[in-house]
Amino acid sequence: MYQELKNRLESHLRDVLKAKYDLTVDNIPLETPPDLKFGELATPIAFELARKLRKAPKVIAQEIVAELGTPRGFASFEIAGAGYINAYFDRTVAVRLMTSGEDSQPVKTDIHALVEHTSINPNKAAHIGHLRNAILGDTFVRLLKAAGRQVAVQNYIDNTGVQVADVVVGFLYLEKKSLAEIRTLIEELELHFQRVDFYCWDLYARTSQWYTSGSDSENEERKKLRYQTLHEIEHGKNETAAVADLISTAILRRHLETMLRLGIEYDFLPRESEILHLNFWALAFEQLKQKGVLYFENEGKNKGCWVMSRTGATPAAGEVDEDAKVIVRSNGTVTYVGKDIAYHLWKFGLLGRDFGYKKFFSYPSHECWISAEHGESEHPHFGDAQAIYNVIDSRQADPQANVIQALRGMGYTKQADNYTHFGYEMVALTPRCAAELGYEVAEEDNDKPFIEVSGRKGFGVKADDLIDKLIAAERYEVDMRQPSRDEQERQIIAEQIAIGALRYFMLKFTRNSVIAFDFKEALSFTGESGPYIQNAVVRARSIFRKGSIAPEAVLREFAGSDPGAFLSGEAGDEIWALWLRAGRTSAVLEQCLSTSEPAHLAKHAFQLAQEFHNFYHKHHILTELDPERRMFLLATAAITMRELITVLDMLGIESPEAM
RNA sequence: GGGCGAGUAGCUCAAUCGGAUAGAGCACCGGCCUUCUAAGCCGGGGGUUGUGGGUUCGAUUCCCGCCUCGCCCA
Repeated sequence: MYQELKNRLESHLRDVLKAKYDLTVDNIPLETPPDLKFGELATPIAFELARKLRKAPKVIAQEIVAELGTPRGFASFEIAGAGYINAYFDRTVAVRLMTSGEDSQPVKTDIHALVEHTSINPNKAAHIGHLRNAILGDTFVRLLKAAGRQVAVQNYIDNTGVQVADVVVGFLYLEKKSLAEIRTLIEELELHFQRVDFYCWDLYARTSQWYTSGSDSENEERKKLRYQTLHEIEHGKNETAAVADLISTAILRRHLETMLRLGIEYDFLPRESEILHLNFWALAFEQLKQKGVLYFENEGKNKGCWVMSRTGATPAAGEVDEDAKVIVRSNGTVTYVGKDIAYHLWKFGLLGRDFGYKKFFSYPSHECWISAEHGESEHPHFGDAQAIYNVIDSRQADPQANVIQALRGMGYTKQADNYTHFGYEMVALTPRCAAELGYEVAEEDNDKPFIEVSGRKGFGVKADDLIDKLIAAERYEVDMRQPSRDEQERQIIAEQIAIGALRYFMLKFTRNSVIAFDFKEALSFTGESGPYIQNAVVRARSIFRKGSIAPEAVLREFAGSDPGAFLSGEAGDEIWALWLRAGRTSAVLEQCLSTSEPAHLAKHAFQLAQEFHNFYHKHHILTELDPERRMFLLATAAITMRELITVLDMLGIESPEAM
């Protein structure tokens, strides 16, 4: 509703400015006034035009208002302060827009977006940092879908990297296990409901330590073993690679299970092994050379390397760009950025080669596919995206920028423009939290606000541990509050609320804020939290349940009445503010998409819940004697509930029946 | 050394493209359950937006210097 009236006013203002002053203003500022007494929308446009028209802002505002008339949906316009133009909605029309539902349908577009998120190295358990990534990514997918986009969800798997190599070294040389023994171990762990990724969490930390814990000569040997292992894995078709594949695949499955607990699903899992073995790089290399993005450096410190200028300009002959980015090292190996360029050419359908595809994991509603050298003959096709979003932490900003620059350099301007590095800051632990977990906190770290999580050191909160803990804590609450419900029901409710708490916790911070993780805050079910919002829905549900009336029926009946009288005056203003908030959802969604920031919607959900709690407390609906007023209050609850459920759904949070 | 990000209430965070009186939660203090779920509501104290300048009708927001912290690169 809000977005629609805003659009309407914007185009109307544009027409008026054109007719009155012959001015074409492409960006007309429209904002929400700080108080309802200033209306529902306001524009400071008169201030901006003052200099250009050489008139006082107030005079301009008066002239504009005189021309505005009353377009549909608006009651009046007023001038306030030194020249603000305040717009007042026709509240009855606005309410009609909402109850008829005509403004809540997204327009289906053909834009094919690709979101890549999670991308955990398959060598250890997922931790809270990975949770932030996956929750941000999954939520953004839901937002895109809510806005009518076609979205494919990818989870890139680096199954041939040094991190996987380290666990393989651990199995082969620390634990001295054979391929068959490792296979047996994994089967046994599964049989006893033990988590293989947890097992590897410890082994990985142990191995990392092992590299530096021997004598100098021992350490050198161990490092050699490490790189030998890495090369064997990269090369493939040998026992070491088979071990790596076995372990990484088992851990990958665990990651998918963990994420599924949070309602997070994927469509495709492209793996580094296929990017290597299908030789994506060779095709990319040819293109890069041909288009002059890469050049061979004959001088300076990068002598013998294929490099790419960071500025996008190739240096003049004889000049050496020392700051250039190395893409192919002088020994012929390709850097990470190089491989990433190839992969991104594929994403946009510009590589000229495709993965093979195999089924890997089944969800109730669809299959998740994985890359393969020789896939199944029948398969869906991924890639060919028009817009991509890479959910990757901010530390990777540089390499991401390099890939974008390479695309731009190759002339793929449109693709570069639609390449979004969806960056976010890390999740760290407060020193107190680290101490609670039993880690020794170094003296110098104790005064810091947070300490970075490190998989290498085995320092962090594992995702499944946190989820287990949240569910257990919530289960205790539900057992207390809902003793009459059966065991299974209580468990479902506890899970819905625990997941709601976790997802909201990860979404309420803006992306560039470091989350200093604390159990006390994450386990909080009050205040600005998921459960607070869920509770608003539950309270609304109970009204309809006790009143034995369906919200849809209320809205149907309400459509025939005139709510005008209930929306005016001081008391009316308060309830109108709730309607107005409920009507803002699509506007907030739009804002989230244009800024790639889901936190706005999380905030919106909280504010809407807050106003509803207030409303709920103030108006006792079922005992209202005036039937028309009762109907109006019920409709208010119905609309708020509908919007809350919709918004929570976009955030991936379920709305329980009771709690 | 270069680049990016951040610094807002005791703590954790918001603040739309530069807009009207800088807002929430937590913590603390005091009230409200016989009435639709108290995981809630109401009230209270809390601020020189790191710092010094600049730009202008207007700056938490933009520009420059400085301080502090984090990350990335060499």
